Amino acid sequence: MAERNLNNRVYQQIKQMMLNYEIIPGQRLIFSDLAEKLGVSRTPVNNALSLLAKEGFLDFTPNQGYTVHQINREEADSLYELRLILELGALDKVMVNLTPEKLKELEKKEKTFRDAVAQNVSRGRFMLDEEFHACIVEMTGNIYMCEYFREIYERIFLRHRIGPLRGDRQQQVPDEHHEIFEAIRSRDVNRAKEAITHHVNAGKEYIYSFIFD
Amino acid sequence: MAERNLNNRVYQQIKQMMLNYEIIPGQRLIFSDLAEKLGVSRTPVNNALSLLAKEGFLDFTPNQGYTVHQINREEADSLYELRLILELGALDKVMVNLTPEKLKELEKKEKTFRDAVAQNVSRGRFMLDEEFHACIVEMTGNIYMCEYFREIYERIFLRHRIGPLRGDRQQQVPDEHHEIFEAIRSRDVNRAKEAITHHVNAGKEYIYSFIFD
DNA sequence: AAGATAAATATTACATGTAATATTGCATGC
DNA sequence: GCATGCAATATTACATGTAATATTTATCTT
Repeated sequence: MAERNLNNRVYQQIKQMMLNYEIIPGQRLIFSDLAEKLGVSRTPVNNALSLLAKEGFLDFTPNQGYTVHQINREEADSLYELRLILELGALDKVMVNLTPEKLKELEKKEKTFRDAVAQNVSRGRFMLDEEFHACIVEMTGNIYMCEYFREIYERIFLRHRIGPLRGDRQQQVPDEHHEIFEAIRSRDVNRAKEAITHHVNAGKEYIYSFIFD
Repeated sequence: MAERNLNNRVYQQIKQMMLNYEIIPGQRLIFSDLAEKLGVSRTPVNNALSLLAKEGFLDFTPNQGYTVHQINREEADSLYELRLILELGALDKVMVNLTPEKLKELEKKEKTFRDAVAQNVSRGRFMLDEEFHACIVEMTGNIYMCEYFREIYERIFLRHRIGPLRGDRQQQVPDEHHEIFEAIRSRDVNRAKEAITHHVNAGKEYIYSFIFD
């Protein structure tokens, strides 16, 4: 993706390292180490780090460099709140713009996610969940809304270890997705809003039980 | 603001140049020219440009550099839509978190803006309008929401020439602000949502009449 | 031994050189 | 006159050197 320039490549690589837990929250990032590891000079590394900091994935202190941002409960709450506002706000327009093609696409994403859960995928599942929800937001036709949604989603989830869904959630999450899909298909805004609110909050409680408690 | 490092200073300076119409939409930005003009090397300039591009103020094409982004109607629509979703979404929580101090602060911002309009301020008025609305969003206590709100607001308004308010709007805009303030003060969510929706849409129509028609 | 101070080291901050790439202008052929 | 190719120029992309700053380590004082 975007192999044309190193800035972008390095940016993606560092993000990938976060996904793979090669670099973890709290850890300090040293330009020269990263540059050497990635086989590039310090310039593109510095540039990529500065973008990642702007997006909130890294913390930056002048003359001290970058550390991987450690999320706390207050921040997670805020980001979840923001995510919900965007996703609910999107729904009104989604219903208006609904086409059979878009619906088909959403259905496909729902299925792909369900399969991943069945196969006990962990990190990949999170990516597919992002795709499912981003697909809903994308149905507004508002690409900026979708961009911001993705960024916020990743700010929440790129920060902690993802394991396979445990216990009841393994069944519940795909079911909740299906309920959201059905609500959208039947153009029932209130039902969809309720379904999404329930889904997001349930997911939040589930995650919090691992992260903060 | 943030004089500690050049990246940040240059970033602010370039934004300021956009505010002052020293650089205008469509214009290509040359590293070396900017570096010379600002009396720094190309490194911090490049870095600042890359951040501004990430925020959507500039367009970037690899090996061709940066141009000042030119907003079109579709994009403006999307950003306005997004802005409204955030601001309306914020209101529910604003009502819960309302304190006399916060209210006092909002009242003050309302007044400051009104005075600026009376004095026919143009660009400064836009900054004060941002402060008024950001103040509302800030009342949620969700700093991330506020950050995103400001970014989106600026993406809309940093892009076109701002003149003094003309005709009826000179009276209307402060009045609409007051109506919003009153609705919040009386904790009437629906009234506040209606007032903000009306205000944002009226402002949008007003702006569009200069920009796109 | 604890704290302060200073030297040594590590790291970032910025500038600049050079290679890669794109753009422009000019000449040439049709 | 118009298109095409090539040279000249401009500009970005990346690497690297050096200065400024922070951090660590060692030394000294009490």
